[in-house]
Parts: sequence; structure tokens; C-alpha cells
Amino acid sequence: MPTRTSAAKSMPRSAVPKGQAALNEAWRVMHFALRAVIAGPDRILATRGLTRMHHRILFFVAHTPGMSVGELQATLDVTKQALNAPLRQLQTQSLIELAKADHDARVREIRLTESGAALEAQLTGEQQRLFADAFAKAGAQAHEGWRTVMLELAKHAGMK
Amino acid sequence: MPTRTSAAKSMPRSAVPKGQAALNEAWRVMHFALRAVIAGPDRILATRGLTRMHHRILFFVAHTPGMSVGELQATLDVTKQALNAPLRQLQTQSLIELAKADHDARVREIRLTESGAALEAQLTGEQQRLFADAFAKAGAQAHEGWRTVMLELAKHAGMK
DNA sequence: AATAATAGGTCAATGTGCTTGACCTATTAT
DNA sequence: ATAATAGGTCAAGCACATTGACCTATTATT
Repeated sequence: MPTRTSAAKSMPRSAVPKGQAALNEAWRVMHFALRAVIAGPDRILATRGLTRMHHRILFFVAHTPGMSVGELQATLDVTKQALNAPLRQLQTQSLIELAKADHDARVREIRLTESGAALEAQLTGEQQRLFADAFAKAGAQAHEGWRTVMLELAKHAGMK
Repeated sequence: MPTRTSAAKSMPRSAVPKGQAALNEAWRVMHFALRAVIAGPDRILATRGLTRMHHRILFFVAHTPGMSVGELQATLDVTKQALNAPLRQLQTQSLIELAKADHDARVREIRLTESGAALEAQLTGEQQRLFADAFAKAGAQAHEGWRTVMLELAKHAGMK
């Protein structure tokens, strides 16, 4: 049964909570940080009648252009029925395009259109700007600490 | 900025991404970290047929014993109808108790039962253990960096 | 060529969890 | 007496995901 955080000996004198208080704070802070990162994109999405599912599609297709519908489905871990509607809506709005693969005419390769790429960049950019600002203001050292802690946490979730 | 930068602990670390790559990684890592923190409680909740909503109720009632139904509703930002079902289920499982307030017999004050408090502690403890481990393994300095960055992010979400 | 398997699309029924809206009881305030 | 408040409940509806069945094209198998 590990173990609360060790009592700090040479302490930082900013109001860094200790022990139990630090752990209580951590979860709260993470919530608000998460909300901050999500808020911007959600607002933009909403004006187009899109949801977080559409965002996820755009995100993965942006990072793996030409991925098939089946691959996307497996990646997002949803049924094809659940994927179908948002996929069609993105097509209707000309944000993505489906084209038959030439190596196998059954599979549809998904790619972002120009405006789809623009939207994705806008959404991603909104988030990255927040991170960039936070990292810049906090300093390189803090950035590294942030990453170290996050990777420790992520370990438990089989990050791949 | 509270830059606690004694360079002592900081060493040539494993591939710390730079620039754009760092920002791409940040969001991914945060996702996995979040999943890790949520996974444990969700598993425990599921065995009792409870959901995240029940968890939220337990959490807030634990931190503000005797809060009214209306206060809880406002805190969680849901309708009373949405609150009603999980509230009754928690009562049925003897995890919470509702009692008339003596200053005003219309309001019901919500409190955790002993087993409710135990469950809440178990859920919270599961999460805190993860944070504690991560902070311990990453070191005090990383902890502070983590917190600095998170607070920077959270600023944008009006953390209160 | 015939058949089976695969990638994808679609229709339908269902479920969950939330919403709005109306209406109800107790209790307190005017 | 009457109105306002805290809470509970019934009903309808919406959003979104699910499972299941069935359909077309296309490729692989024999």
C-alpha cells in the first residue's frame, strides 16, 4: 500500500499543497485543465452542428490519411452503424472524401478535403495554442515535469 | 512564475519531443492519463451497477456533508429528474441518507452512510494512489512542474 | 464458373440517459 | 388564506449508441 507523497524537506514556497491536500487538488485541477482544452473545439464544432465524434474522425483521418472505414471503426471502437451517420455528414459538408482504394475496390479510403484539413487544423490548433501557452509560461523545466508525471499516469492505461 | 529550477535532478531524458511534436504528444498523453485515472473507479462502480453520476454524487456529498438536493442539483448542473433516479438507487443501496433539515423541513440534507463513505474513500483512494505513485516516481520537482502547467491550463476554464 | 468471404451500407428495434413540461405534496413565508 | 419554495413523480421526446438482419459490390477460393 504505497504511500502518500513523501513529506517534502526542502520545500518550494509557492502554495504547493502537501500530502493528502496535493492529491485532492490534483484531480480537480486535471478536470479544469481538461475542460479548458476541450472547450474551444467544442464551441467551434457546435456552430457547424458537429460533435466530438466528428472531431475524432477528423483527427484520426488527419493523422492517417487514406485509412479505411473499417480501420477507423476499429480505432474509434464503435459500430459501423454509429460511424455511418457522422461520416455521411462530414461528406455532405465536404470535409472528408471517400474513394475506392485501387488495390481493393471494396475498401473506401478516407481523406480530408481542403476545408476539412483547415477545420481540423483549426480545432487542433486551438488546443495546441493552449498547451503552448501553458508550457511557455510555466517554463521548460515545468514542461518536462508535467510530461514525466503524465507519462507515469499513462503507463497504467497501456498508452500505445 | 514559480520557477524552481535547480538543475540537479534534470538529466538528458528520454526523447523529449520538441516544438510541434511536443504539442501533438501532449494531448495524447493527457488522454491516456485521464483514462488511467478513471478506469479504476469505473470498474468498481460497475460491479455495483453504479455509474459516473453516482460517483459524482458521492464525491460532492463527501466533501459537503448535509448539502441539500437543490444544492447538489445546481452543483452537478443537471435537472432534478436526472438526479432523482441515481439518488434513489444510492439510498436503496444504503450509501446515502436523506433527512429533513431542522431549520426547514422542506429541504432534505444528504449525507453518506458509513458504507457510502467507505465506497467513496475507496474510489477516491484508487485515484489518489495513482497520483501519489506518479508524483513519487517522478519526483517533487516534476510534481511542481506538473502542477504549474496544469494550473496554467485550468486558468482558461475559470477554475474555482 | 460457382461459391464463399470481405468491406461497406442501410433499415429496424432497443436501450440509456438526459431533457422539457406538467402536476403533485409538504412546508414555510406573506 | 394565499403564495412561494423544496422536493418528487409521470410523461413525452431527443440524442446517441447498441444489436441484429439484410443488402450490394468486390475479391478470394475451389
